[in-house]
Amino acid sequence: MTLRDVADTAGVSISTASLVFSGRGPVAAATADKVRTAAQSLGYAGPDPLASSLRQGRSGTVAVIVEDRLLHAFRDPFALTVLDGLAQELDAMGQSMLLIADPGGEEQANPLAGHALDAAVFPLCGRTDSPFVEHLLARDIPMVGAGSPRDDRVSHVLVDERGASRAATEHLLDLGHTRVAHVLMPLGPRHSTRAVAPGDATVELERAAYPDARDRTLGFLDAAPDGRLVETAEADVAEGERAGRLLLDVPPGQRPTGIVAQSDLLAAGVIRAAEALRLDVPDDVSVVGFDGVELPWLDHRLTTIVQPGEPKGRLLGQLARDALAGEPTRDVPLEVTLRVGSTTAPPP
Amino acid sequence: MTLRDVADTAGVSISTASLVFSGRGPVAAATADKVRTAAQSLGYAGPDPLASSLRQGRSGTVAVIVEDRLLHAFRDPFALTVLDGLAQELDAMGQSMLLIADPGGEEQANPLAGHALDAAVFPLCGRTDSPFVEHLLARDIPMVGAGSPRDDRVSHVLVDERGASRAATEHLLDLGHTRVAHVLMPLGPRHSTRAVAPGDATVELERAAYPDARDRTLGFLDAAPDGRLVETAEADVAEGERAGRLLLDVPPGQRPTGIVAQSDLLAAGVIRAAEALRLDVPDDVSVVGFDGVELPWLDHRLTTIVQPGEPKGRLLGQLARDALAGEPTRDVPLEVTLRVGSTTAPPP
DNA sequence: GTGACGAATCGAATCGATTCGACTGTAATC
DNA sequence: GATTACAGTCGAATCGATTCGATTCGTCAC
Repeated sequence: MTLRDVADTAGVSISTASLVFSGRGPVAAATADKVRTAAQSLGYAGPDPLASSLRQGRSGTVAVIVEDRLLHAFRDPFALTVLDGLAQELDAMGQSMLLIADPGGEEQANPLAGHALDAAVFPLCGRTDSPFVEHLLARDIPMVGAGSPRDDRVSHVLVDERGASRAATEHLLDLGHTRVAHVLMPLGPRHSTRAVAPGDATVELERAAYPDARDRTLGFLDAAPDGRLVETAEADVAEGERAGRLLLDVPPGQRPTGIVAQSDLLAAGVIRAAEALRLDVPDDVSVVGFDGVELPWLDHRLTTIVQPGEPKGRLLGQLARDALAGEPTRDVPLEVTLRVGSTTAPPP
Repeated sequence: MTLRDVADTAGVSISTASLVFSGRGPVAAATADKVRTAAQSLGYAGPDPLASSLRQGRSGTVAVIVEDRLLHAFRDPFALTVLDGLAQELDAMGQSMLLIADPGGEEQANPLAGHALDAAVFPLCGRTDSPFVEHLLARDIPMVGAGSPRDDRVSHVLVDERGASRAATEHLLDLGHTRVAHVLMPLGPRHSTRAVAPGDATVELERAAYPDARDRTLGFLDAAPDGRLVETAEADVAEGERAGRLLLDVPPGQRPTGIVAQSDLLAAGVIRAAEALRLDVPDDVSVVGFDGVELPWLDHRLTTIVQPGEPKGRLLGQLARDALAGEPTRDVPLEVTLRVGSTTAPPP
């Protein structure tokens, strides 16, 4: 079933039939009808997308690259919100998302190599370097990211992670807290949830693979150079709770009175840990999150850095659009704001 | 930058160069090296996927079709688990996922038309009919689903929704409950969370667009024909809580002592509603869920129907593989089991 | 009556690979 | 020494469209 068959049946040339389907050239109404009728009777479902794409040089596909397995990448509601905004924008430009999960292993075949792509988006802040970047550059496919991978030829939507994290921390200090701690998202793959010794912080941060976790930590340390750090194995509730226990299940005198978490999910875990230890939030411990996601199951209005996820996704989509239009690489900022909720209060 | 350029630079024919990249034919080691060196020096990133796909008739792409926006579709951890299993299986067969969200509106262009696809998967149970089915059939693209869309030419992974729901309900009856209620996932689009009048149930179920919600309701009614029904607007915690209030915020004599929810997220919402009303779970109210997902923030071990999500996704992938291999359409069952946790007990 | 113009249509080139069959030269077999 | 076998290479056909430039034909203006 090809355009040729349709054209033959309709008694017109292939070129004319093509014009009917693409709606581009001038075609007499009667001719167009003949072609459509022929297509109908043959059960022709329209021009082959492959052939069409090959000729036109556009595939209508944008790769959306996430690290790790989808299961982990999308467990965070914030990631989903970004993805949703991106989907809306791509949809509006007639592009679809090819979901590529990069499990990190180097040995296997490049899953991008076999796919025709118009652009590639790294919607979540993953590793600073990606094995895909070089390949995409060689194929001259424009790239868009949210802070990583770091490269001049990648457009970015940038959040002042460091400043926001500093602001979150200063909020606690302004309330009078003096013993504050920080719960980190993973700085790189293959860690377990554990306290970071004060002396090791500098080295660990230099080695960090995930720039957002690093920058938020730097922001915390800007405001609270002596604050304690706990790095988690994964930015989810369970690990947040584990980190919370590590910090809070100690004699009251050593216990931090304020905790800044690098994500709302982690903050929720910290709150759970506190409550399991019969500590009141915010009277005994103040907790700050990051992202500003909706957690309907959380019995608190979290004090957090609100990062608008859907707009972020949309900005990523718009950068992709611009890149497709041939515009040069550029970065756009995304504003985030501190929202004071009911999980922070002056120290006991 | 085409294969021709590489071949010219290497001083071989295009066909030989092609053999080097595909690794198919016999090529002398020296020749292969020449070609690879030429490719390297020219910055050639490998054969154009479009041209390659056109010739081979395979695109390496499987459409993954979800209804509604991604944001909603993937909010449920169960959906993510299925997607994860599917991704693993597709990955192993060298296929990537093209994510297509079908917002339901009929007016806009078919987002599938422009894409080369080897197969299409409907991993979540959506509407019984999909506007995409006809198109995919015309293009002769094999389809795989998880209960919908209903069509002989779609392979399915099938769960005995009705039997499982009946079993969940019977568990409550066996414990001695006599006043039981059911919290439904949406039966179709565009509803709001509301009680379904007993007389309307039959009609509503006949009109149901989502077969899994319908079948689970039928299973509940099999065991408890007089049970009360509340249909939610969306299967999430917030709507589950709303439904819970509708059922529980009444005089004690009318209050159900056991509630079967059609998903764990809804069950969690019901539990929240109960606890907000100062009712104890399970001493005052027993709650049963469906899916068996991990909810680390829930302070209960939910009694639920455990539906293995990752295997389900893998089965979907395997059906897709079989369909790609030319095997005929077929259905495979997925076993689910009742897991008794700490949210059910005899009635007060 | 002639020239210009625009609408409608078509033929042929093109997109960039894969692959079949043909051809060459060398090694193994009888 | 003739025959077979096979590794290695290449030319040409093919996948199924889009699109450029040419052609035809009818209409309108002068």
